[in-house]
Amino acid sequence: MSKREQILNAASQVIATKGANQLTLDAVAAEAGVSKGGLLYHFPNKDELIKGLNIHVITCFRNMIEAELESGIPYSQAYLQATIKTSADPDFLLVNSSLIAAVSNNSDFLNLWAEEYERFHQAWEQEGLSKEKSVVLRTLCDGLWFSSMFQLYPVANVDQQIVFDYMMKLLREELS
Amino acid sequence: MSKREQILNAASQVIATKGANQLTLDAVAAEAGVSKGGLLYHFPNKDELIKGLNIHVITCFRNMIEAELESGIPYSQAYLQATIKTSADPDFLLVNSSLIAAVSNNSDFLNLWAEEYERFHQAWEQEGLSKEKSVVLRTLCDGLWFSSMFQLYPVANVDQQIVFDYMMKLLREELS
DNA sequence: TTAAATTAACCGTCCAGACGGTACAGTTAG
DNA sequence: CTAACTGTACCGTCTGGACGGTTAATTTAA
Repeated sequence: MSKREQILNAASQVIATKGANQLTLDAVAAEAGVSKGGLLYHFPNKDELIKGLNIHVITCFRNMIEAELESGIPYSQAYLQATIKTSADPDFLLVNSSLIAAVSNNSDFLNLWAEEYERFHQAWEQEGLSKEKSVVLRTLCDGLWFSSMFQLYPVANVDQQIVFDYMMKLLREELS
Repeated sequence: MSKREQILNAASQVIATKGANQLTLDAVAAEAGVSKGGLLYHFPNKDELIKGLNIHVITCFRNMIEAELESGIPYSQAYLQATIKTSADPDFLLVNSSLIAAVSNNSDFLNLWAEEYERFHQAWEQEGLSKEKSVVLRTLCDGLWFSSMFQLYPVANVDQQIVFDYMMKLLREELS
């Protein structure tokens, strides 16, 4: 793992354990085992660090979808698979913390996600699903993310499986 | 509106417009038209302010559900109605910002929500819905909140209606 | 009845510490 | 020689919060 990646992981670790408001350059450098100077060598300022974190996570998610597509399944199913995999412990740490950092700092970081969502949307549209099904499916995916982010109830893992099965059922109905 | 409420609204306004990391006592006091001392009279420290914001919002949501129940509809439907109403512009501002403040500061604030969710759960269970339906419905509600929070795609309002209709359809199927 | 005491609600200033960021002189590995 | 760092020292600003007023209403005491 490159130092750069170590730093990004450290940043999300700090957010996850201490909260986004404790995301300081010193804390990230310490967590990553890097000096402050070294941190600032890779990310010239804090905003660039958060931006880098978001871009990294978005890229990971996109790659995950593309990896799923390799097996020849339709896009919508690949998206569901990637969502399930992502929202499962503990990989979700990165998504979680990058979104939190983005929304906490209220800069243009959420736009990065919005642009990616736009691409997701276009791919969904070409799938031939009914409007209702596609909106419901995407809202369910969002709901899984929400539940992974805030963890407001503990039995999430079992429930996630139920939701996933339901989504697959919806997909099969439609595509057959 | 009491000064206390003014302050809470100001806090969520600051979070919504400037981001959670700009939630400073000075900014809230200025937004509320109160001096810093006056703010600290009502909330002895910043944590108490955030806690107060979350309790306020949770109470509002609970009251909204209870208001819906007055008309004799079942609990699950009241919950859906309250969710739709809450996630519609611009009332969601309060929910949104209180959750963001809670997760940014990573203190025990999310526990307040978790406790409330626990109560929601118990009410859902007594509804006689199948496990699958109730999990799907609740995940859809979470998804609506997620989409209202992050607003990653713009056409949310139309889609929300579709999701709501779908949820009502699910409910009718089951309860009939 | 009225003066004094108390209290609630709020103002405005000040300060220690935290934080982002700079500067720069070394060090290590390839 | 260069890229990728380390380490230290430092600066200016921001921020939480302590603190000492102030004002007006209310209560108490004589």
